Amino acid sequence: MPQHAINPNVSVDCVIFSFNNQELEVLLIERSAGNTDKVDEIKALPGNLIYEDETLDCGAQRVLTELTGLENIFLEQVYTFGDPDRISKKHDQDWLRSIRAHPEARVITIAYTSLINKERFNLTPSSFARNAVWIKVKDVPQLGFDHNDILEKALDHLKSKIYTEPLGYELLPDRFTLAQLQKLYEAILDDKFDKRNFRRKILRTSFIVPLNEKQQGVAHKPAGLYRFDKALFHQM
Amino acid sequence: MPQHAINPNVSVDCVIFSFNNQELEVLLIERSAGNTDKVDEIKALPGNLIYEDETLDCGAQRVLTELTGLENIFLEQVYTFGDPDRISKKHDQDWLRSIRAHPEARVITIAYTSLINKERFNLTPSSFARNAVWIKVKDVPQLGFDHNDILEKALDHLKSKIYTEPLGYELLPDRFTLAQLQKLYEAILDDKFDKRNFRRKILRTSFIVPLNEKQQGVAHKPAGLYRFDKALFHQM
DNA sequence: TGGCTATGTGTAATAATTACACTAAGTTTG
DNA sequence: CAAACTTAGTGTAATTATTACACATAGCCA
Repeated sequence: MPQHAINPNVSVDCVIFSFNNQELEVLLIERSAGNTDKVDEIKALPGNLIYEDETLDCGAQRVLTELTGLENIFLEQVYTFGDPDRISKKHDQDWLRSIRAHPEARVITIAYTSLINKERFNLTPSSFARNAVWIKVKDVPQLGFDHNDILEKALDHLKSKIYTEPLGYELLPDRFTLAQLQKLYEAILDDKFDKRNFRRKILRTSFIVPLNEKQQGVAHKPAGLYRFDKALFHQM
Repeated sequence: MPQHAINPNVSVDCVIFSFNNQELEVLLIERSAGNTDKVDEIKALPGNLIYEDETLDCGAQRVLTELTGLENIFLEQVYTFGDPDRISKKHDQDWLRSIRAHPEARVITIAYTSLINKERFNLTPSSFARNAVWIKVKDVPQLGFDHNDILEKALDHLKSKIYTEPLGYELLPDRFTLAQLQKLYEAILDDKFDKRNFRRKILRTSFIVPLNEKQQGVAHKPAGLYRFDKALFHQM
């Protein structure tokens, strides 16, 4: 493997969302630093310093892959965090000393986000990620560094995007019911909608197209399945 | 003046918009590097490296003030640009060599933006800004570095913000006509609106309140003046 | 077969959007 | 000083979007 020069001042962090049919989840790693115990208990967003010769977008891809095994994820930039003290809390410093050449260097971080269907990907944590786990957004604990702020910002970003872009078709199976889609909107916007009005609105767009198939094996009237038609969407 | 350590890898650039009652303008500086001639011809956004011990927001404020004299401008982060080659074009390097300790260091930049009423501020360029000028957005020439991309992104940001926030009251005089406001919306969104519909929509919000005053000395029927009521706005 | 559960559907009232054309007020010009 | 010029200011009808609301239905299960 070739050796890359690391930029000591610039990192990327990835906020990857998924949906378990009820709630939004976010991908976190558990720090593994070798010997000490305490630092291991802290969860964080997958992130790391970039290389001198890669773009920010590529850095985000690479770091995400290295830490979690996720590959070819479409990542979008959200915001940049640069408080001079953002990595100087004691337990963060303790941990950084175990993995970085210049643990005290000031680091600004560029946050990236994506939405994926977790069923489609395997997590294979490595590098300093002892583990990679999906945690319900509502259950996210205190994270390392300023990662709770970063998550917050990514959530805001998600909320504002859902009004203009048909998000969430990456979060759902290829074939989904309108109830699933509604649950997803409700989870992202943290709100409730009227079923009839929601369906009318979705179907009016006409790039959510009905398949001639129904759910199977559910203990109630089976719902019709729909799919997202990308071609139709891009025509508009 | 105290000496500050400079972070060689992180800069900020400011995209400051103003409005001349017809068109959007953006604030650019002309590079001044002392001796050579060629490099002086290039315009750029005001921007520079940050200090190790300041936040990004503060850095943006400081750099803007140092280069243009603008003070206490509310700056908002837009996007971060980090292509490894973004500052390596020949004429950019020539100029950087004249002002930086490490002209070849990789620099990522965080773009900030703001809207101001240029009548309310004086430009007093200094540091390496030989001059600071308002240029119509439509007339912006080829800029240094990737500053045309940055301007583009800031414009997109502006367009998307105008739908949710009552932008542009900072761009207008305290007392303005609805025609001025409409022109501003048209300039930002690069579109035309129907006068009656526009007025109805604006007045429906009810935080644009009529003053009992009219324009004076215009060669046509004078328009009524309005003001933006911040208190009323924040109630919603 | 009766109960359970989530699906799927319609309508009326209200609000928002669009398209469209003429009179009015003040200044300038001849 | 009258006519011409320029921009301000106004209303309506047609269309579309939003909101609020209740009941019959399909398939499973006990």
